[in-house]
Amino acid sequence: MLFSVVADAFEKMESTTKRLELTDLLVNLLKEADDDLPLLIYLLEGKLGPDYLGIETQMSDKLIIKALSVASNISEDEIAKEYAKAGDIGTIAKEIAEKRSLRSLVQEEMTVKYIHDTLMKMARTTGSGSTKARVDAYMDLFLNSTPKEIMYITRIITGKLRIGISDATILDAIVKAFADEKYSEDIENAFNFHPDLGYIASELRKGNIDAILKLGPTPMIPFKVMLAERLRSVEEILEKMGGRCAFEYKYDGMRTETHIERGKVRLFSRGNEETTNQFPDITKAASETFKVDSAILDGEAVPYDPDTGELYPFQVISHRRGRKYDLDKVSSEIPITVFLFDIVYLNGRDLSKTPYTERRKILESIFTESDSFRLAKRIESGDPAEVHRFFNSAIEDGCEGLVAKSTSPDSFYKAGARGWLWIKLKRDYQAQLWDTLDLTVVGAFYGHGRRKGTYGALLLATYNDKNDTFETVCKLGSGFSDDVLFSLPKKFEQYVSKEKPARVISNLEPDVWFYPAVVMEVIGAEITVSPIHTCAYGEIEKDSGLSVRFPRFTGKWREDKKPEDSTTSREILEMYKEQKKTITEEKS
DNA sequence: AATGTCTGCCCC
DNA sequence: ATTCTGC
DNA sequence: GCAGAATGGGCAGACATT
Repeated sequence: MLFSVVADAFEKMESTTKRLELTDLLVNLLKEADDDLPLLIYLLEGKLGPDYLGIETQMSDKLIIKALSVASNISEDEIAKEYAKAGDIGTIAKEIAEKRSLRSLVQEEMTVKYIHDTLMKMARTTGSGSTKARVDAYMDLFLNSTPKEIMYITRIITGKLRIGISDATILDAIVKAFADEKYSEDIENAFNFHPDLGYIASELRKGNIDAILKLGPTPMIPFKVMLAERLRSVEEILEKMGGRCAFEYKYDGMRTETHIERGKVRLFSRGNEETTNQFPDITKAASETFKVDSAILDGEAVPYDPDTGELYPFQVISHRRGRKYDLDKVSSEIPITVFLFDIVYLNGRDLSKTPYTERRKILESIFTESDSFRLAKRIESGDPAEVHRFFNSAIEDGCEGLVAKSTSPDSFYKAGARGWLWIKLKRDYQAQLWDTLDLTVVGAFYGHGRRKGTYGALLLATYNDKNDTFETVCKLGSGFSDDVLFSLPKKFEQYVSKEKPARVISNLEPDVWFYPAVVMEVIGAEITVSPIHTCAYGEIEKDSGLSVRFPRFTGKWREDKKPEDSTTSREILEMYKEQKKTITEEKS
């Protein structure tokens, strides 16, 4: 299949936001594909194969800027500047391609397969010189493509196609193109337990609907985990759940799928990456703990202090995530408990359509708790006061909050779905129960994609009242309505500074500096130790400051406050100490 | 050998 | 992760 | 209410540069 056909379709899709139209265009495109249908689908998803294969181009904005610079003799700085203005690196590639004088002498036919092959080369090259090999591969595509083609190829590489489609729409189109729509729910279920759209599309096109319909939870094949919706209060949750439901601790760690089959164990992350090798301790414990032929378990891996048993904060498990070296050492220093809360498969039996309460009973019956595997703490209740007490104990035990789970007869395990069968509740969802911060804006970063032409994020600072300085504490890019977002450049125009204002202490270099003037209200989940922000620098750890986890704008400009009235660095430091104390005190 | 920069459908 | 918006 | 697309902090690994 020629990529020019694909690029034309993308162009049409980009010009509409109507979902039905988008799907129709996609259906037509899929029908035109030949044997490279699965490759086309991976490219549509912005990847090269199913996630669990872990094939990545290792090429993003910066390296593309470098490649475009090589291709055009324009300096990287200049391209970066253009990129900042345009908000899309694909557009820059297109503009440079339009001006180029040089093209390949012998033109390659730009098929979907050729592009996929070239991107695979990018993904596979490793070691010294691999960065250059990636640039060369990009050059190859650049010199053989039309401007329109290289724009979309570039966006595919960076994983931001920005034409309004993602897995859900692609799957919808696959069904419409190659299957009877009466199977659409079953096919969706199959996809969630076997997340490989390329495979599903090619089987369905072959008419092999049976192969797809029999896909369900399968040991050693990662699935898309079930997700939770959010509500702001216990009362709202109970109402949504029909007055009564189960509540489980929401542990703050890494979601972990444990697959067991005939003594063998494999672990997967929420993103379906294999993590078996990163947790050899857990892998070993699993084969000793579960005396089953086969099982698939869902839980949260949480680090704990080996001396006190106290749960560590999330940042600690990050030291184990992605680890390849020193695993023995780290395993003993940062031991892990997997708090299990679900089972979707046992000894050849699919449990995904078994109600939650029964699944939980089965889970409880198949193992004895140990340091490596425990059950998530849980109650069943319809009494708000009791739930509030349970919520507080979850916080005191170092958890994020609770997950409410429906106990109704249809409370199935809905893989990949963020349905209302599970609902999460965290402290910071209720602003009145949680401290907000008043922070001063000291800079801004240009926006990308739909935020082109305005700022994508602001740089915020606390006030250090001892030194009369402003210390950065986080960036902020969430919580803006479009109206606010697009009025930002005008609002801050009068405060723009050519250089970093003298009183601002920052390791980050925003696109635009502002004199401290505007104060805004921000909410976050907790204070974290930061390697980059300068708030309370060196107070907790050498060479570290403090920052905010999950920061977002509440919508309130504190026009009543001067920058010097902002939350102070000292206050942030106190908040950090306070949140630590809560956890340790309750334990002792 | 140490340091800096970039990347990740990363994890949250 | 959170949030906003078009459908 | 779904689906998509913006955006956050922070970690380890991998490679390039010094």
